[in-house]
Amino acid sequence: MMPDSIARFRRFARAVTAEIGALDSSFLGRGRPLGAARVVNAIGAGRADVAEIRAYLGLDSGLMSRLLRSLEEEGLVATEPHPEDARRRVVRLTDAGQREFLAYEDISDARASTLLARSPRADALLRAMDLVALTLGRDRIAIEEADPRGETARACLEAYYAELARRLESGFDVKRSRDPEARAMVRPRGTFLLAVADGLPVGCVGLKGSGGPIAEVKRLWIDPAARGFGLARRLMQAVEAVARDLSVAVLRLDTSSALPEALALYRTSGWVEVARFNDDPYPDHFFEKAL
Amino acid sequence: MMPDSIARFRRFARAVTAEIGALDSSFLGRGRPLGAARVVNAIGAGRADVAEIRAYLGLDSGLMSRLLRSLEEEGLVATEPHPEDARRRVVRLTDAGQREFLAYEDISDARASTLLARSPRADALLRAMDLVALTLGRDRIAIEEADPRGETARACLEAYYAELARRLESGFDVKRSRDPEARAMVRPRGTFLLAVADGLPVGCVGLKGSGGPIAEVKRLWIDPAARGFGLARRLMQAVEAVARDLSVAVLRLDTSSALPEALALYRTSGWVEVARFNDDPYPDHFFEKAL
DNA sequence: TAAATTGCCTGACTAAAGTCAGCTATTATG
DNA sequence: CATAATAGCTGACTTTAGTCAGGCAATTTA
Repeated sequence: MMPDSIARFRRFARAVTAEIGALDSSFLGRGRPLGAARVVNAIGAGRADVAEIRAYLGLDSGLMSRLLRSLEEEGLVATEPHPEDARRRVVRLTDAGQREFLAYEDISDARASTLLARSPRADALLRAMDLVALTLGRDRIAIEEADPRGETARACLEAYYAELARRLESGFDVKRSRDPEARAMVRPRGTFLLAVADGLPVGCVGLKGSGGPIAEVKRLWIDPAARGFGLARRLMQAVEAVARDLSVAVLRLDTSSALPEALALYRTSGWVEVARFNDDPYPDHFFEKAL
Repeated sequence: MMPDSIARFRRFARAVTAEIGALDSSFLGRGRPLGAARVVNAIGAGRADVAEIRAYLGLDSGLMSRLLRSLEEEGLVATEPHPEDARRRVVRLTDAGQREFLAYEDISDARASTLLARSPRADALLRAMDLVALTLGRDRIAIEEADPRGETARACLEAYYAELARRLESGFDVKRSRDPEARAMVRPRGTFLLAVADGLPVGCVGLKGSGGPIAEVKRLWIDPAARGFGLARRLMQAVEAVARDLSVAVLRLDTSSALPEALALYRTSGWVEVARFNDDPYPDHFFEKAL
């Protein structure tokens, strides 16, 4: 490791602590101690189980309980027993609580946007932040099914097309390629999977089926900031699992020698190179895998 | 601004808060509250004035005083009156305090190196961290004089040469260029200035003098992660101030059209393009400025 | 040189965070 | 079905952080 890499890391930690500490204290100023504000935000972020919130915030059970009581007194949250296990409790925000949560969100958003506006190269800064955030949070990246026509999926596909255009010598035009009909990538014929980090998409893959025994893997893409974590392999494993679930017997895919990482991945995960099986102008390598 | 840029910023803040919060709490576990540990670290980092530490840590005067008393009782610090103003006090670490400080340093270093080791592309991660740290800490970048033969200066010069080699079509070989003798960049003949962010160099510029009325500006370089903050302009202003101080009447410099940012800077800050004044093979533009 | 200011200290206080033992209700287990 | 385990709650407590008024000694200013 470079001799000053630890110094550089620690400079980063210092710079960020100052800024992020301020970000934390911006949760104050609404007449509520930090602990209570953090609970409101955890619930607003979708955490409902008391134990889950406690684990997330690292709180003692007694302290947690007291914070919830004080938020209840304020009329911000309501708790009720868990429907399946009456020992556990679920918390939700009341309307007033929701408003308070949104006020906190506004504070955070405003802070973020001020800091970004100060940056001379906000795009480069964001890419750098993505890389840091994804590296630190790589274990929290989840794979989930999504509608390929949805907004999130379309953003991934746009990024995929843009990258192909950059990397293929001939450029890339979706219309000239065999653009899979979106319905072929929706159950029961196929699927579309997203890799999601903290609510933002960082990768995707499609399974284009016809209802028959052969299906095709399409649109494998990983955000540059999320490369190197084995995410492509995870997506491929997930898409193969769905294919098996849909009783697909043989998977196919086409790819290009302009994408050497993809070629290497297929070759080391059970895919066999076969003869060209379509007349799409872009691919020059074709693979098959029996399930 | 892109619609999801705020979401990306906040994902970064979340990821980093979790990690950095842990970094902070790693200051615990040595039987001492966080406040006291932070004071030990501030002193270990070279802060000696009580008021300075107080300002840095944002502490109330009463609290600060109490923290110092408790550290004195532990035998970690010793305070004495300031030699020039007996109202002020200076603090230093005792031997035991120094040991304790180093123990904290070891904890932080170990943490940094664990996180870096987990990263598949530590170099890219560090560059990203540099960019974030420098953007957040841009107001703390200081310009200071240094010996061009020192380790830090040499690291900057190496980076400068490497960048020239990348950007000049013909490549770059220091030996073929008029490598200024280091002594010509030391007072009283010249100077060498470093831009320093949190102890790490992020830019440099040299003033090569002969003792006569003409001196030359050389080796202007800015770390890619620190570009866009107007640092080059600050360095040039600083080097001009030193030149005036050394009674230089006319400044000269040569540069290359492969460095358009540099050309633009000189053209917008009072430099006048003149005819070639040396036979160095690399430069193709020559400037002069009367002081 | 008297008055104001500065830098740090002390005592008395509050708020917030965190700990711990014991309680109740519910669910799982032999 | 008795017992153990689990989830959350309550009361009593400690620690840490932070605030504020006043005090003292040194220094600056009028």
